[in-house]
Amino acid sequence: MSPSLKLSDLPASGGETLQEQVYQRLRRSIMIGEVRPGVALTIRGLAEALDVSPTPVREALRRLSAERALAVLDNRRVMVPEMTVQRFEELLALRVTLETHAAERALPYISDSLVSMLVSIDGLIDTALDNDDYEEVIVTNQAFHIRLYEANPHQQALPMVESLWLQFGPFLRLAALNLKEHYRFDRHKEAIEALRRRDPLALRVAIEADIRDGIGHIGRDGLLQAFVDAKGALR
Amino acid sequence: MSPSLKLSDLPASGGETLQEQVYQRLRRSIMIGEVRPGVALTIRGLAEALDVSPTPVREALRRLSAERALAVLDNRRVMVPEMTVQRFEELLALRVTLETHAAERALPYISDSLVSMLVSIDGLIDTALDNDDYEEVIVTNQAFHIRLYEANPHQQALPMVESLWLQFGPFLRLAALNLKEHYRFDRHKEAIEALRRRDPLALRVAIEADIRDGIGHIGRDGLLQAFVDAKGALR
DNA sequence: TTAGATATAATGTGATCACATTTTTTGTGT
DNA sequence: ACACAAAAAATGTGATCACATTATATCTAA
Repeated sequence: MSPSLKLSDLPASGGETLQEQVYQRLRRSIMIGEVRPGVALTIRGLAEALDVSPTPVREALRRLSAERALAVLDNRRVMVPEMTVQRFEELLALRVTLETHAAERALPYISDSLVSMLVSIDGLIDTALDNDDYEEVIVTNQAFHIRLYEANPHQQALPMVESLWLQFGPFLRLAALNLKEHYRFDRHKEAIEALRRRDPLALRVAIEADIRDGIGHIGRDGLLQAFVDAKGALR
Repeated sequence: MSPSLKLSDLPASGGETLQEQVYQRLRRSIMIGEVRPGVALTIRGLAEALDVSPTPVREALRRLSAERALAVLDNRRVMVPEMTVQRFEELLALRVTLETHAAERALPYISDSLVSMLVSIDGLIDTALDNDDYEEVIVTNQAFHIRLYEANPHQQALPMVESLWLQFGPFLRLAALNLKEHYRFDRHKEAIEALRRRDPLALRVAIEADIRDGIGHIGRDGLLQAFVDAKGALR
C-alpha cells in the first residue's frame, strides 16, 4: 500500500534531533496546505512514511497540536482541523490584531539596513510570483513579516503569529494564487515606506491591508464556503 | 533522596490519559509559581515524583514547551524561562493587546445571565482575597477572564492568552498579593458595568486597567528587578 | 586550598513491546 | 441488496531498554 501522506523531501538531516526534523517536515507540509483537513494523521503511518520510529513522530504531533496546527479529537485521532466561516473570521481578526501589534512594537528598532533587507525580500516574492512558485511565495512572504517583527530583539508575539499562519495553512496557497491574479497595490512597499518614515499608523494600515488582501478575500468571495463544502478538496 | 520538585496533589484521576494528568499538574504548578525559573525539570525526576513512567512526562513537557510555559535550552534541558525586564514589558503589552481584543470580540455575545455569572465569580475572588488564598485568587481571577472571552463561541485567542498567563506564572502570586494590599478600584466591576452598557471602549479600558493593576505594577516598582536578581528566590 | 583531569552518575533521545480501544473488514441473515 | 453482528486489523498509550551526551563528583598535582 502506498503511504497515506506524501511529503516534500527533507534537505538532509543536520545535528538536530529526529523529533525536530519530523516536526519541521510536518510543519512545512501543513503550512503549504499539503495536509487536507479532516484526514487522520496516524503515528505509525507517518513513522513509516518518514522512515523513523513512532517515538519522534508522537512528540512532533504533540507539539503541533499544542500550537493549534493540529487538533486532537475525542477519539484521540489527530488531524488538521476543519475550517468554518466563523473560525476563519476570528482567526483573521486575531491575525490583524497580533501582527499590527508586532509591527508597531518593532518600529523603534528598525534600522536602514533592515529596510534594505526587506526591500530585497520583497523582490524575491515578486520573482517567486513570476515563476508561479507558490510554496516559495508563502515562505518568502512569511520571511518578510518575520524579519520585520523580530527587528525587536525581545519580540514575544512571533510564536503566536506563526501559530495563526499554520491554522491558515489550507488557504495560504489560495492566498498566494490570488496575490498574483488580483493584487493592485503592493502592500509591502507601503509598509516599507511607512518604516522609512517611522510612521506607526501608516505601518499598521499597511500591515492590515496586506493581511486582508492576502487572505481576507477568501472569506469574502464564495471561496471559503466552497472550500468548507468540498472539505478541503480544492486545487 | 527527597524529590527535587514538590507538587500540589492531584484531585484523583479521571478517564483522562496519564499524559493529560501530568500536563495539568505541571501546568498548575507553573501557573502558581511553584516551579522556580532556571531549575531543570528532568523527565525521570518528574516521573518518579508523579509515580508514572517517563513517557507521559516527556509528552507533557513537550506540550508545555510548545506553549512557551517551558523553555528548552541547547543542552536540551527544560525549565521555566528566566525573566528579563524587556521580556516582561513585551509580554505585558502583548497581554493587553490580546485580552482587550478578546473582550471586544466577546462583547456582542454577552447575555444578562453571563453578566450575573461574572458578578458571582467576582465575589468569589473577594472571598479568596479575604482568606489570603492566593492560589484560589489566581485561579478564580482567570476563570473570570475565561468566562468573559469565551462568551464568544468561536473565540480563538484564549489559548494564546493562557500561554501568556503561564509565562507570567512566577509573578502571579506577587500580583495576587499586591491586589490585596494596594488595589483601590475593582476593575472587574468596571468591566461588568461596561458589559451591562455594551460599551466596547469602556470594556477595553477596564480590561487594560485590570491587567496593569494586577501585574503591571511589578514592572514599575523595583519588584521585577529584585526578582530577576534573586533568580526567582523571593517569597 | 585550588585548578584541572578523570571517572562516575544522570539525562534526553529513540526504538521496541504489550495492551486496551477504536476502526475497518468480513460474515450472516433477511 | 441491505442491515447488523462478529472478527480482524489498526491505532494510541504507556512502559522498558539501549545508547550517546551531558552534568556531577572524585581524584591528582601544584
